[in-house]
Amino acid sequence: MKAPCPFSGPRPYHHGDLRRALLDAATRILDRDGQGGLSLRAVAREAGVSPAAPYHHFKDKSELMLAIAEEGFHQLSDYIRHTTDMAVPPIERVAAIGLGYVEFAKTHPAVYRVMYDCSRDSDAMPDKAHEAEDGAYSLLKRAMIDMGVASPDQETELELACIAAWCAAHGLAEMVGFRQFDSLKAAMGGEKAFLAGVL
Amino acid sequence: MKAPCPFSGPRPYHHGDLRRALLDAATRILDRDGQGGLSLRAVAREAGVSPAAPYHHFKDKSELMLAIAEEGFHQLSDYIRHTTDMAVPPIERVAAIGLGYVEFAKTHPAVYRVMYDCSRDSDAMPDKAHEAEDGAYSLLKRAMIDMGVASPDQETELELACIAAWCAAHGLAEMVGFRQFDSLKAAMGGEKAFLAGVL
DNA sequence: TCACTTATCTGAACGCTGTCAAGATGGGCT
DNA sequence: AGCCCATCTTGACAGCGTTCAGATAAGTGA
Repeated sequence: MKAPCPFSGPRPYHHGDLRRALLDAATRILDRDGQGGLSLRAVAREAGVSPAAPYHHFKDKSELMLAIAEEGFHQLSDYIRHTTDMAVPPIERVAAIGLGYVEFAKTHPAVYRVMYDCSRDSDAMPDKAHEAEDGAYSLLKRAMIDMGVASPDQETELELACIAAWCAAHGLAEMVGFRQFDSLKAAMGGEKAFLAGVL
Repeated sequence: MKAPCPFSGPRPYHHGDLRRALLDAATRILDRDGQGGLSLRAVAREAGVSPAAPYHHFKDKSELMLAIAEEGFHQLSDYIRHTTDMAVPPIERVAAIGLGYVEFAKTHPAVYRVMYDCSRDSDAMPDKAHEAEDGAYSLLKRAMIDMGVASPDQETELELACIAAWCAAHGLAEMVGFRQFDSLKAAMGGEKAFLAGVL
């Protein structure tokens, strides 16, 4: 038998918690090699198990993706919370949310991409993933209410404002890495100024 | 020998214009089966040639994608031009551009996705594809100038306004199909009102 | 007209992928 | 102890991108 994991004695279980290990391996691969490097076999390889092992924890490759997306949305919420905690005035808070959003997408572009590949057909998304998505969204909604764009009973207008902001943030998040903007960023003296200008 | 194409006698050339046929087959597959159904082999199958035939017209699968993206950007320009021709006042024209943009993305979602998968690393994009992309962008820029958001010599401010608009349009274009918005659309009495509200 | 060159297309092969069925392994319960 | 069942491995299948040797036919110069 091959040595199990370099740290510690024999694995406590068959593997311990392979599901967790697979998710970690997947995000590691996404951050390192991008979306193109993410295959079920590669994930299994990275976790040190056989290519068929993941099928005892995920029905599909798509179910792995869904799980990654769910964790991604939770992490996105953390990013947003982290950048908004200290900015108390609601007007600045909305901008800070956008900044946190973009910051996350820039730090984990491949994970972000997986998240939205999953959101695209929300029918396939399990409730847990939807909740994770809603968690991040509700942060924006709360800030919007505090900002006074619409009172909570003007449901439609409020929702519209949130969606407009969310779409803008998503578009910027996807495009912030484009080389097409490099010269403009340089002219403005850095990406930070660029982002502030767009938002 | 198998019958070549149902219409007309024997193929004039080895195939006639396989490059054209492959691009048509690819967009047909994208519109029919989505991005997941697009494989080089499927394209070759759809065009009625062997799996290796495309390699005499495209170095790579990615080069096929690039060619599709290039045509997509041209088609996007047409969509924008088509929806803006009659709306003369600049303020309405900018909104009309956004509407045409979203309209295109909604009609050909998979093609749109390929376009932005290519834009993502613009280093790999050949000049022709960049020109096609710029063509659509310049339509927006012109409308922005006419609208008076910035004079042509305020290069930085103008560019920022254009990019902000482009990002918002991109975000909306990607998310307009989300089921998450279905209830809101229904509450507003249709997608048209929804789009007008967001823009 | 005929040979020669060149572009185009086919067939078979490589390693990779997602997925599945059958068998091995070993922890937890009676 | 003995059994059960979740877990993991092995081996297989079709489909993918890609390459390469060979077939085919259009264009070219004599």
